[in-house]
Amino acid sequence: MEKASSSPVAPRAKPARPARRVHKLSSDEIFERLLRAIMEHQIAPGTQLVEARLALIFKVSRTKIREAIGRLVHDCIATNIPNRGAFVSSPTVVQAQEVFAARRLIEPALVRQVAGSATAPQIATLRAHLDKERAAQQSGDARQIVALSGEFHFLLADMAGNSFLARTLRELETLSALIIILFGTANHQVCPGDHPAIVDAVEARDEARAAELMLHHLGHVERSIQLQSPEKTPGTLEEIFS
Amino acid sequence: MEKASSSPVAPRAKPARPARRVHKLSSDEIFERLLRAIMEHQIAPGTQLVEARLALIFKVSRTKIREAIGRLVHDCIATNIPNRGAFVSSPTVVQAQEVFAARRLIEPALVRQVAGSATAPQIATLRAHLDKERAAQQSGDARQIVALSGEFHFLLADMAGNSFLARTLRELETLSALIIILFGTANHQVCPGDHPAIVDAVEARDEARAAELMLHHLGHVERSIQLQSPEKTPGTLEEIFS
DNA sequence: TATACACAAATGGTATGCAATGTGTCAAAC
DNA sequence: GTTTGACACATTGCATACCATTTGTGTATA
Repeated sequence: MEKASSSPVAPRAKPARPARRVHKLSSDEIFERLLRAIMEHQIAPGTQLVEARLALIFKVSRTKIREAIGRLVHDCIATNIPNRGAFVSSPTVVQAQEVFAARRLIEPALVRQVAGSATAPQIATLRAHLDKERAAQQSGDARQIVALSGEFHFLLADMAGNSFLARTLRELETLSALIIILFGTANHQVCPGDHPAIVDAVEARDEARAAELMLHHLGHVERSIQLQSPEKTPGTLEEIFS
Repeated sequence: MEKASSSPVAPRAKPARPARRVHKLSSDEIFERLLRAIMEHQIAPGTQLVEARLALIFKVSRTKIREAIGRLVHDCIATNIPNRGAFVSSPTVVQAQEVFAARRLIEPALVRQVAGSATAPQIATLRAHLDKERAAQQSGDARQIVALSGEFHFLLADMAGNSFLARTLRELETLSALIIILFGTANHQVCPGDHPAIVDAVEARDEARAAELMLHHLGHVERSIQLQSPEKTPGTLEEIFS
């Protein structure tokens, strides 16, 4: 697969050992990487996902990049403008409300399920995660805080044993990350005690309480961003003139 | 089939004269067609989706077909076996249970929402749909019955005003179609009165009752197929011999 | 007759090339 | 100075060509 023959080949630099385990990322992995970058607030809404550039970055051909981007578009995480390119979505206020409505519906049910079925190792996993969250909050690494905060919800979804809901939730989670960037308030210090309380309820097998806490938690998060929504919306031009 | 091109602007920008014959189906449309075919039980689980063949059928290149298939795979409606091809999924019993668990969670909430917000035209739409269902049941067209039955649920999801949940539901709906083929019982005569009762509750603005009825309805459907699940499962060969 | 090997056909996987389209810039005219 | 038009550039859309892998078949040999 020697093809990039344009660079002057250093005789002994690399080719000595093919141990270079490049493994040629699959489009699936690229999709995951992009998703993760969005979750971690490394990619802002509106960013154009230029195929050629990404192809270069990941050292694959455009084909695979297109596949990955296609999936993002399919999940509404990116938006395609014909002949222009794909851009990371900038959810509207209405969409943001829909996302949170969906989360309020799904997540309490999931956490209730987990509270009823969690095994000791699973609870240990959750506790370990809380430790990481606490450490990140103390170190003040905003990016890390955001990423871990999202991961907590995804962790719970994974434990509920419904792969379809877990997948949907991850999509909603990613969109939430974009919404938070757009509308608001670094959630750095938004209800820092909520996650531990939820884990406590799970460990106590208190299904009702776990669900209740999750619902409240989502309410907190949503309210903390809702405030700024009406003004900050530029409003699509189509809506303004009609 | 002329799907609204998602752009709210330029309402009359229609191609005045489609001099071209067929408008070259987009990968999106092909995806929809495949989905619809599965919904209508025209494609059985396990069917291989041969790219070249579909490319010929739809008169496009393999590229677009691959895109459409990729989306099906992403939604778990098809399964990819590397270097072998994509096959329409054959959900396992566990997956079937997950699908119905998800539906039991989402659909009652959606119909509750609809009951609270439905407009007169929307109710008229639902009534018209019920008429179609009744007609199909009297004519005994099994395929039509199945398709309309699924469409009813999707119609409701659409009216609930949450596009994300609606999309998830459509995915679940499609999987349900596969599950019904696999595990059983043509639902021809499964609770023929459930849908009208739900619409009645919606029209009466009785949110609680609408949700309750939907939950029961899903219970009916699931129970009618769950019975036969253990025997009828072809079961992956790996599970049988182990 | 049965088994193993090899070859051929079918199919998916990947890359690349070209056409279509949209955007930005720069120059010229008013 | 502002506006308009044209051209060049950037980027996607699509198709096709080529490569890799798997499967089925036929033949030769024990």
